[in-house]
Order: sequence, then C-alpha cells, then structure tokens
Amino acid sequence: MAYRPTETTRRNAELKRAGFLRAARSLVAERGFGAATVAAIAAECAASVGSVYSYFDGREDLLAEVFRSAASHELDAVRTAVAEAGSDPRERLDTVITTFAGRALRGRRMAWALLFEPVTPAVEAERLVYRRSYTELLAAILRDGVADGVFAPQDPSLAASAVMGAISEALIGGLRPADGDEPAPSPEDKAIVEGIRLFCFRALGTEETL
Amino acid sequence: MAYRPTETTRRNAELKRAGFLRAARSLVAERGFGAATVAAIAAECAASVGSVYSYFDGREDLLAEVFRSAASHELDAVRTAVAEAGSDPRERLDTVITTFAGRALRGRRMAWALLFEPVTPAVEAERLVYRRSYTELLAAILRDGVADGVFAPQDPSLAASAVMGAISEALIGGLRPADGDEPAPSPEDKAIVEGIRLFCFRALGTEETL
DNA sequence: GAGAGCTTTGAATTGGGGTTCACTTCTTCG
DNA sequence: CGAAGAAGTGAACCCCAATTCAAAGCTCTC
Repeated sequence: MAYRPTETTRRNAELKRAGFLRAARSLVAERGFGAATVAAIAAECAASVGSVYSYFDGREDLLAEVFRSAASHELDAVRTAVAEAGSDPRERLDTVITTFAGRALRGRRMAWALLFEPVTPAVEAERLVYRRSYTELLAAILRDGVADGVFAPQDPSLAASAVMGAISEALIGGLRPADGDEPAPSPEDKAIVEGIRLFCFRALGTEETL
Repeated sequence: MAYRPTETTRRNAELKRAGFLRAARSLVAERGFGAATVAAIAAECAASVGSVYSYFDGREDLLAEVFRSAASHELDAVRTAVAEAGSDPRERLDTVITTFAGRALRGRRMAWALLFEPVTPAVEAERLVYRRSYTELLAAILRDGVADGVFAPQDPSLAASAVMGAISEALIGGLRPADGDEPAPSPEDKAIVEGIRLFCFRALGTEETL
C-alpha cells in the first residue's frame, strides 16, 4: 500500500469534476447541448477526452447532471421568488410567470436548451422531471386559488399544464435566436411578458390581474 | 436515342415515389421520424436502399416531404372544419380546438411526431411553417373576435401562440405513450379536451363557452 | 435482338461523435 | 529514491445510419 490519495488530492478531484460540469454548462448556455461534445468539454478544461470518463459514466451521464443542475437552479429561483411573494394565489402566479419568463428572456439560449432543444433520452428524462416540477408548483397555486374562489373552478393540473404551455410557446419565438450573440433584452420583451400575464390571468378566471 | 421512357413507365416511377412516401409516413405514424430510416423505408417497399436516392435527394428531403404532407393533411382537416363552422369567432375557435385535439388524441404517435419529436433541422424547418400556419389561423379568428368584442382586447398573435401552447402542452402527457400499441381513446380524453376548451375560452375573455 | 440509356441493387464507404485502453505521468509512502 | 497504485492521455476503435457507385437488370427504339 504505497499510495493513498491525500485530502488535497481528493479535493482536487472534486474540483476537476466540477470543472467539467462548469465547462459543459457554459457550452450549453452558449450553444446548446448539441455543442457540448466530450471533446469540447475536455478542451475547455485543458484536459484529455479520456479523463472525462474517470469522472462520469459517459456523456449522457454528464449532460444529465448539467441539465439537472441548470434546471434546478432555475426552479429554485422561481421557488424562492414565490416564497417571498405574498399568500394571494394571484400574486404567487404572477411571480411564477414574471420570474420564469424574465429569466428565460435573459438567458434565451439556456432556456431554449432546457425547454425545447432536442436531446438524448437520458436528458429528456430529466426534462420531464423538471417540467413536472413546474406544473406541480403551478398546480398547487391554482388549487389554492380555486379553493379560495380567486380562480374559476377547474382542474388545477390541466390548467397548470396549459399555463406552462402558454408561457413556453409564447416565449419560443424569442427564444430561438439561431446562432450568433445573445440578443440584448428588448423593450418588446416586456410587452410579451405582460401579454402572457394577462392571458394567464384571464384563463384562470380572474378579472383583476392583481 | 434508343430509349425514351413511355407514359406507363413514368407513371410507375411516380407510383414508386409515392410508395416510398407512404411507407415513410406509415413508419412515422407508428414509431416516429426516428424509426423512418432509409433502410426501413426501402424494406417496406421491397426496394433497395439505393433506389430511394433516385427519387429523393436524401433522407432529410424525403422526411421533410412526409412532414409537409402529413402536417398539411392535419391542417386541412382543421381548416375544413372551421370553414364549415359558423362565422361566430367563438364557434370557430371551438372548432379549431376540438378538431385539433380530437385528431391528435386519435393519432397520438403521429401528433407527437409532428408536434414534439426531436427532428433534424430540415424537418424542424417544416415544423415551424406548420406551427405558424396554426397560429395564423388562430390569430385570424382571435382578431375577428377582438374586433367584434366577443373576445377581450388583446394581441391576437401572442394569444394565438399561447393558445397553441396551452393545447399542445395539455395534450402532451397523453401524446407520449412510450412504445407499444396506440392506446384506445379513453373517456378521459373527452374531459381533457373539455378542460382545454374552457381554459382557452376563459383566456380569451369570454364567459359563455358558446 | 442489339445496344443505348434509364433504373435498381446492396456492399462498401463515409462521417462524426462517443468510448476504450495501453501507456505515460503523477503521488504517496516506506 | 523506488515501488505501487491513481490519474491523465489521445490515438485507435466502435457504432450506426446515411450515402455512394460500379455492376447488373430493364425498357425502349431500330
């Protein structure tokens, strides 16, 4: 037994692993999952292709982890915002919409990657989880709102899906800026978010948008 | 000049071309675009892989054509139904929703392929065209409705996207029956369509759902 | 039925990543 | 320092479906 990794060594390994994840995440944010090839990720870290496989079972595994972390980061942002919002379901819904849409418009390419980019099954599975979390978050708000009579009587789960769809689809045009630089947020974006808000509020059966 | 294709020969060529398209379409309807490999398409027609290339520039080309034809078939069905509906925007909207959703639920795998399946860029381009047609159809209805005061004042294009998204997303759960046989239409489907209708009508600002 | 010109065939080629693994380079410890 | 084992390297390999293409088969005219 002539070798036993020291504490520092172990920490370095963790850092390296994290470095691969960070590199992959940055590639995804810039050009989507498709651009996050193993070679590109390794190059970004000035490491060899092979070393990636010492830290991950394979590309799918690595990308699924990237997805999970990026998506949960987004979800956390929305959850936190909701937690800070009041208890009125309308206010909470408003927070979900504006936070979600605002963040998506600010990081369009990442939003596109998380929401729409064609991905391999393992990553798609993560996407399903992530979408479900959003719809559940929404469904909970809607359930409360329906119970309070703030929203019209309706199936909260179905409505939550529909709201998610409405938001995503309304954003999609702007979320797909082919290649090139991330476009600066335009004032038009504000109108889009506002339109989405109004649409969703009406859909749920509230006249006052808050 | 010892050869000049006869009329019959030419017709046969057209039939063969159509046969490839039909085979591809049936594969897509059963298992999505991913399953429509050149080899599978050729096999379905008892032809060789190479012959496919005498009729199409390549797989992308062939699949784009399949997409176009399947999508326009769907679109036509909706357009026809709308044309037969009255002139009341609410009735027209209702027709779009029920026709679209009903057909999607009846041919889930095809609907999934047309709406959501990850596809190559050439096919994706067709999808964009197709989605745009739907949103334009909807936008026209909404524009009339807003003008008539039947719907609340709003940006018809944005609302049309949102409606499309709401319908698609609300359907998506049911549209993704992994593998296996096409599930029989369940009575639950009816409830889904009804829920979508109500959601959309409220979203547009009409109390009476017609 | 000869032969010019389409069409068909399917094995071989291509292409582009992911993955492997024999080898080299570190680290640690006696 | 030197042995033992961990970590890193990257060219070779694999996978898989699209695509090619030279040879074989057909159709049609004379």
